[in-house]
Amino acid sequence: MATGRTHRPATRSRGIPEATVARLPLYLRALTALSERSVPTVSSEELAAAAGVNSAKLRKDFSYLGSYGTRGVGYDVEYLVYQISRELGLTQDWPVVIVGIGNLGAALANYGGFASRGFRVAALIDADPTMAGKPVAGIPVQHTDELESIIEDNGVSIGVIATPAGAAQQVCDRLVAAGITSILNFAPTVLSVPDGVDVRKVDLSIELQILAFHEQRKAGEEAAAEGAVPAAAASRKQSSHEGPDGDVPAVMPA
Amino acid sequence: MATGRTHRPATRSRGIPEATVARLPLYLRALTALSERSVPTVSSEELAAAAGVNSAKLRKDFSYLGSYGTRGVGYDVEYLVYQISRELGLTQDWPVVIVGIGNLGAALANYGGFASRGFRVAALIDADPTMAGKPVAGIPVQHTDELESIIEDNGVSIGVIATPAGAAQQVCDRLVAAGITSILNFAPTVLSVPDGVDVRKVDLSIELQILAFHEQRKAGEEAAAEGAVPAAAASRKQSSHEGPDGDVPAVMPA
DNA sequence: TCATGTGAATCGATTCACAGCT
DNA sequence: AGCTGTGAATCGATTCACATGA
Repeated sequence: MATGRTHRPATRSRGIPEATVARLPLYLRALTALSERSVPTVSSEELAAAAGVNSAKLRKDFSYLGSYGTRGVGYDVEYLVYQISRELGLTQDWPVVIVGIGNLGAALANYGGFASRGFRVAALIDADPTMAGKPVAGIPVQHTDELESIIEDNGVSIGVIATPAGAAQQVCDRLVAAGITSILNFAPTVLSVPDGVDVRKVDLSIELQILAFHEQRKAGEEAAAEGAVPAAAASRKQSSHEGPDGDVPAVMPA
Repeated sequence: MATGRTHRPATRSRGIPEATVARLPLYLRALTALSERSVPTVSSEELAAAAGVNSAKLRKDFSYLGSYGTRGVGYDVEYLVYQISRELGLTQDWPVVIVGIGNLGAALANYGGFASRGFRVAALIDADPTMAGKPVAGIPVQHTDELESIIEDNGVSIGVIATPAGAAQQVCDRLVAAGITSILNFAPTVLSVPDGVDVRKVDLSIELQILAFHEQRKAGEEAAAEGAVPAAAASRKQSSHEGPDGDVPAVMPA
């Protein structure tokens, strides 16, 4: 990721590994569910199962936060909810702006789990002047011209980009210039940002392509496992399309 | 391997690291852009910059696919587009079903970059009977009852879950039972699936929480860096809310 | 001469396995 | 007796640095 990995004084005692940080929200979600069912304590084994990881990893992850468990017993659910929330910075609330109120932007604005956990949609911004004032998810859309003042006035530090690819870098530059230091990018573009600005991307198309890779590999293995039977290789999977080589590259390798 | 491929030492397909697979779509996107501008060749340095990675990593990644470059020159753009497309399984088309046509599901159905690269929305499925027949993105929504027959009839192997969290596992189970072996999950739930089924998740809330973690850390460091100046620590960032400890856990550690 | 391709070194994350505490 | 917390071992991914070949 384009995380500004520059001059960090290193050896910060708050040296929580990135992989661990990425799992904390998962633990938090599982713990919140337990909390709602008034479960008082949970073992690493149970919680790990609920979060979909293995227990050794979970214990190691928690060990970076401190010793919050009780040997022989497990973890106190409420206490852990609080500690993880605090570690993630969810005990304060984070105003967020969404830029690009098309289908996706509107869906994000309507997404409930948003506001629930420390995040608040401070503004919706779109370049289309005919959208200005129109409410989406109960929030009036504002024009891009207002971007800088909105961010300044609301002390926004997290921005969500849901524009078309072509506009993303430009929007990103304006967000950064206006003081945004964390960006969640839904546009299929590589954003370049100065050091100190974090970017995370969510890319449907990339996810599908990764799935397709594995899917293809499964199909190949299945065919290979079919062994002696040469024809009738397809059980159910692909039905359309001819062979995988309908089309040959124009240029051959050197 | 079913591919009637020409040369190629083969047996390599097995060894592509997951981290490399996850970057191939990124390279492909950058290469496609170059291809559209009729750029004939590109160096690892240039392509890496376009994809937002460093060149050593890119070369290593490509080395898993084979030796597709020319020393002293670089990579042939068209040829590489083809090789990566084939490696990712994008030379065939993949029918996809989207289950859960709410705001998000509809946005996904409308997402263009979908169809462009080897994926085709074969069906939209929703549990709400009043939606049945209503077209979204030009495709009529079908009722969940039809799920199994849709998947079977269209040879679908990739499913997208965009339902509320509560319905996700149930939908997942039905998809898997019907023959789906790859799932892209947008619901904030840990799905459990049998071996052989791939799940990837996209979770807005998790991404925001990860950003909040880093954002909080930046704010802390900034305050620390402010050093001697004790008050007036905030430059512009947070403006609302008091300190991070407004609220204390009900339960103390053991 | 130049950029690829790749062993070797490094770094980070996961897993193992058990000591230490309740 | 049982579960956490953590060193040590392992595994995978990244980076380095240079030999290789166009």
